[in-house]
Amino acid sequence: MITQKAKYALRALTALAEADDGEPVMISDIAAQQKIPKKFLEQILLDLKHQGIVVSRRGKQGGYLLLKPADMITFGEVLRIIDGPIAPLPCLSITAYRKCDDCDGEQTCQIRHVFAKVADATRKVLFSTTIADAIAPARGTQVTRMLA
Amino acid sequence: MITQKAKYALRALTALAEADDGEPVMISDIAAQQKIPKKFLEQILLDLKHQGIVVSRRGKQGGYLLLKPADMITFGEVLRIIDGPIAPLPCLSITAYRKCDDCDGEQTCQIRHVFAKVADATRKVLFSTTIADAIAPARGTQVTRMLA
DNA sequence: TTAATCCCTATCAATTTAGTAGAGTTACAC
DNA sequence: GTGTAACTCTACTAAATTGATAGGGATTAA
Repeated sequence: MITQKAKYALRALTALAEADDGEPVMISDIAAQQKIPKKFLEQILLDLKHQGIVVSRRGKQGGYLLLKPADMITFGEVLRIIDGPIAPLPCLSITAYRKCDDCDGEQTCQIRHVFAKVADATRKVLFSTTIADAIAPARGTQVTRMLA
Repeated sequence: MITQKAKYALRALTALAEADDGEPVMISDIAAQQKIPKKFLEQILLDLKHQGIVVSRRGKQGGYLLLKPADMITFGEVLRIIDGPIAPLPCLSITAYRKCDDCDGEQTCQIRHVFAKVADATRKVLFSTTIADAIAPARGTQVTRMLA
C-alpha cells in the first residue's frame, strides 16, 4: 500500500497540471479541490519543491507551479520522494540499497530474485506513467509524450 | 517494502519445502537454519497453520510440515496472510476492498487506474511464483508445475 | 511421568503515519 | 511603507504498525 501522503502528492500534481496556464495555484485551492488537509499539503508541496518537481511564488498572488512539463513527471519519481524506495526489499533498492542482514549471498537468496521480478514489473509501470497520462487516461501510457 | 515477518515466512516455507520427506521439522531447526528469532517464528508458523498452508505435530518428535505441495503455494498467498492486501490502494484490493474516502468516483479517479496496472503486474508475478520455484531458481517461473 | 514440542495471549519499545500548531519570511497592493 | 495574503520551516503529537520478547498452557512420544 502506498501512503496517504503519496496519494495526496499525486493528486496535487494532477491538480497543478490541469491548471497549468502559467498562473500559480494556491495551496488552499488545491487543498479544497482535492480534499487534502491544508497544513499537511503544505509540507508535501514543500518536499516536492525541494526535490525539483514544483516551484513556488510567495506573497500575495503566490502559489505553486509545475517545474517540469506534466509529461516529464513520472509516478515513480514522486513515489520515491514521498514514500521512499520502490523496491520490495532493501537489497533491491536502486536509491537506497542496503544489504539484508539475515541473508548471506544475494546470488543464492531464494527470495530475492522473485522480488527482483516484482520490482522490475512495478518500475516498468511507475516510470512509464506520467502526471500527464493520469489527467488524460483515454490516451494510454506514454502516448502523450510519444506523439509530442 | 515487504515486512521482515513476510520474509521470515517465505524463508521458513522454503526450508520446509527443502526438507519435505514426510518428517516434521522443528521450529528451532528452522529458526537456527534461517536466522529467525524462534519465538517470532512460532507466531508466523501458527498464522500459516491457521490459514491452511502448513500443518503441525505437537509433542516430542513434533514440528511442521507443508500442507500443500510446494508448487501449489504461491508467494502471493503467503504475502496476503502475513502482510495483508497486495494492492497499493485499498480501493484496488481483492481481499480487503475499501472505498477511498477522499476520492469520489472510481471510474474517474486519476490515480486509481495507474495503480491498477501496478497491482496487475505485481499479482502476475506473485501468484505465478511458488515456493517450489524459489528453491529451484534455474528452472524458472512455473516450469516445475508445467512439467508435472 | 517426564520432557520436548507446539499453542496462545499479552506486552513492549521503536518507528512510521497522518496530521496540527505556530511563528517566521516574502512580496504584492494600496 | 504598511498591511496582509501567501508560502516556509520546525516542532510536536496521537494512533497504528513493526519486530520482537515473555511466559504459561496443552499435547504427545518415549
